[in-house]
Amino acid sequence: MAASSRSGPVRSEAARQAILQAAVEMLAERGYDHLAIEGIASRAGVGKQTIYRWWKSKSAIIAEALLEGMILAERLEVPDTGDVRRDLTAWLRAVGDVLLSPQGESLARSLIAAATDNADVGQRLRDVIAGSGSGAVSTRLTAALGSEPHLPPGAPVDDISEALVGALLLRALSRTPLDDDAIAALVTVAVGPPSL
Amino acid sequence: MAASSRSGPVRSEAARQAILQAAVEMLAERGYDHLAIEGIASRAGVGKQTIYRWWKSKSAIIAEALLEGMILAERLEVPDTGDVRRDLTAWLRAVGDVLLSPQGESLARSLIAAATDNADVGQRLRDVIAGSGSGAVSTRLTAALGSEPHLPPGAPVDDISEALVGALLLRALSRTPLDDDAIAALVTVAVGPPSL
Amino acid sequence: MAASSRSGPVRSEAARQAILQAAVEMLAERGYDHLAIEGIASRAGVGKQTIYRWWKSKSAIIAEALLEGMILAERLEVPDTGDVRRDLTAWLRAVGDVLLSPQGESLARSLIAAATDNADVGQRLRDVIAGSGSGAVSTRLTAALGSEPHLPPGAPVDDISEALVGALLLRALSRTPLDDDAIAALVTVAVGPPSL
Amino acid sequence: MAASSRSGPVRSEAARQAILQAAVEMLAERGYDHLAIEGIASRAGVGKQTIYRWWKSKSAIIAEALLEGMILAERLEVPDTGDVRRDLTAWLRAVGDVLLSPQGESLARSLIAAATDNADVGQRLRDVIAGSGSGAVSTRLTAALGSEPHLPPGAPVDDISEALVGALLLRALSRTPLDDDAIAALVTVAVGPPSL
DNA sequence: GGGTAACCGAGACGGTACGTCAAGTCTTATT
DNA sequence: AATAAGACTTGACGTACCGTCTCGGTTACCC
Repeated sequence: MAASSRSGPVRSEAARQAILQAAVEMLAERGYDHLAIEGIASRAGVGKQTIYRWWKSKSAIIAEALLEGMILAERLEVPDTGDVRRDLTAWLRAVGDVLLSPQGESLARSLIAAATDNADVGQRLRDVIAGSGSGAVSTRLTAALGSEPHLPPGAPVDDISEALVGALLLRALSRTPLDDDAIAALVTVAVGPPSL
Repeated sequence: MAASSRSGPVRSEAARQAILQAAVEMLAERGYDHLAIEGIASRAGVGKQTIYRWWKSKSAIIAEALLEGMILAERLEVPDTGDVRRDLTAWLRAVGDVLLSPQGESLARSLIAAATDNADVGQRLRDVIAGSGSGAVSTRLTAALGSEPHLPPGAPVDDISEALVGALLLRALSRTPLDDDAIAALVTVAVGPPSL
Repeated sequence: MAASSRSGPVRSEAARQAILQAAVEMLAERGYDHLAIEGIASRAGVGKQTIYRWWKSKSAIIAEALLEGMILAERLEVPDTGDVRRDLTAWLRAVGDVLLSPQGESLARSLIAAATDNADVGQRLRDVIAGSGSGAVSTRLTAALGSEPHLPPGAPVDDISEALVGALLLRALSRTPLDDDAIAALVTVAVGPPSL
Repeated sequence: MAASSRSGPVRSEAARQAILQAAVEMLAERGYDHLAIEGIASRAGVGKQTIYRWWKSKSAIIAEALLEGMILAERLEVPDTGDVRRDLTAWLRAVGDVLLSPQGESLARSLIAAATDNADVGQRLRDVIAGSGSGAVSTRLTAALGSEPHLPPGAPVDDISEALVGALLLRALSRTPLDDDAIAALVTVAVGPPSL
């Protein structure tokens, strides 16, 4: 049975982990450009060839790290207190604060830069934040369908999430801080104006 | 008066134009990374020092070209037929089509990458598209205030525009094409559900 | 008795032959540098370790191939018509022609390069050509002792051969072709000026 | 007049010297293979590109150093006491001693290796030693024409020199030391047997 | 109208990183 | 135990650009 196949040593999991780890650390420290394959290799204690054997580019490494949850793991979950409006506000506040910090801003732009030359990174970035996992905006909005006049059953929650996240992205790119007015406005865009 | 002083020749406008021109062309041809100062200099028939004398980085060149209207000049104007819903739909369709073409997609990502390491580019990108000039989304929405139930006077048109443009950016990054359903959904996000 | 012992398969003669064969072919095709152990292994259908187990370096492989007569096998035999002068002339002519051809020249330099980092190759090169086998210069000169005034019994035939071969070597290194004058001169060096 | 030509900075003589110097030192220390362009660059305090800009290969650097007299400068001059036989013997003795020392042997083989992949090195090696400058074998033999029965006017001194030097090369390649018998034999090859 | 200062093109320089090749060692499964 | 396969670290290759720095030549203003 088992078609079997080849002999020889098997891919080293230790090397793989060390590479992802080193990449994530250096991404945070120095930003996406200035992130060098040689640097990752040397920090991970690994030969360059081992990186090139398994990944096509540095953006592919970032994509995999993202997939493994080594970046943006959990900080960005949307809370669920039953009150969508308040939850969205709190989440936007949290995200806005992260974007205000130098590291947060830098990380955000690094991820965007990575997405720029790797479709997977863009895809995953969108999935992780706007997507459908627990804690994602889309999920939270789905739960709130029907509870607000502007959010009737059938409302396009995915697209609303996308618009919300897109707005944050644009803020990050233009270095415009997210103040309370902007947050209120975005909540309005998502779920309609506050009742009275 | 003329506090000035200084002798010597004045900045060569011809060189400046040649540099911007070369940068714009090569940006379109080869993408933001792979855009090299040396390449721009040689294509423009200019010494490297002439570039470094006047710009701090290649992203600054792109920023200036953007400001001069040498990129994204006019294609992206929002029409005004009196019917916001129809106008937005048409505009999103047009933008979506641009993003579908290889050059359009590449240019979009190149600009995002440029924005990634230059605040001005991000700022101008936001202004040009979402901003307040004639043909910008925000302007069109302002004109429509009051004409739709979801767009009462005082609605946060700037933030709505931002969300719309952000959604497009996110699509560009994740290489998700903009189909008719998505367009309809985005219009709903912006100006509310179609009346019956 | 049969001290022996040891289980497991024994050195594979097939592998050994395949390796030597592959090495000789690739030496001729691509030259000594550009001759890679990995290339030999893959052409021979053999694991790298099998090569490293039995040889210390690629020059050792060449040395062994040389010993096996897989290189320079026979082309370079000195004829024996009874007339040393004529025989030497013919042989030098033949060698000179080989050195003129691209493959011949390349092979010669490859062997010199191999000799450069392996004493055995140097030794064998000297033995094979200048040495004492049948067809070697030294042997031919020994047979001619006494037949020429400059070649009395007791003449240092080994050293004369060495000088002759060395001259060829120097020609190969300096890419100086061996013309008829040079051949005549070398014959004079070896066996004295033509009578008359 | 003077057609002139281009502007711009001029080749740095300091860099050129540093590179040749570093190359010569490392050649002596580590041998021709193991001589790395990167090593030369770093020892010379120079960018790699500066080397590649002016030389095609490491053997070309060695060729130039040889031409500049930075290698084999003077040690190998043939003395001239009036007695060819004695002079050649002394010179062969000196060369033989150099070849016996580890550095000398290694240097000799390094030069041969360099000649192996660069025609100029081979050419210059031949010229410097066998050639026609003062102190060269050929020159010495020319001076001795007529003074020995085996060295009549018109004897092919260039070819004799070549044979002598070639014999030394062959000794170097095969790691055969040059003993007194061999020296005597070579002198015999060159100028005939000792008179009684 | 001679000085002098800033411009311009060209491009050499010391560097960093790229992506590739091969070396020699080690590991696995197979024979 | 020897093999074919091939992953591993290391180190060098030759190339592309970086940003800085000369060069020689050319304006334009200022005495």
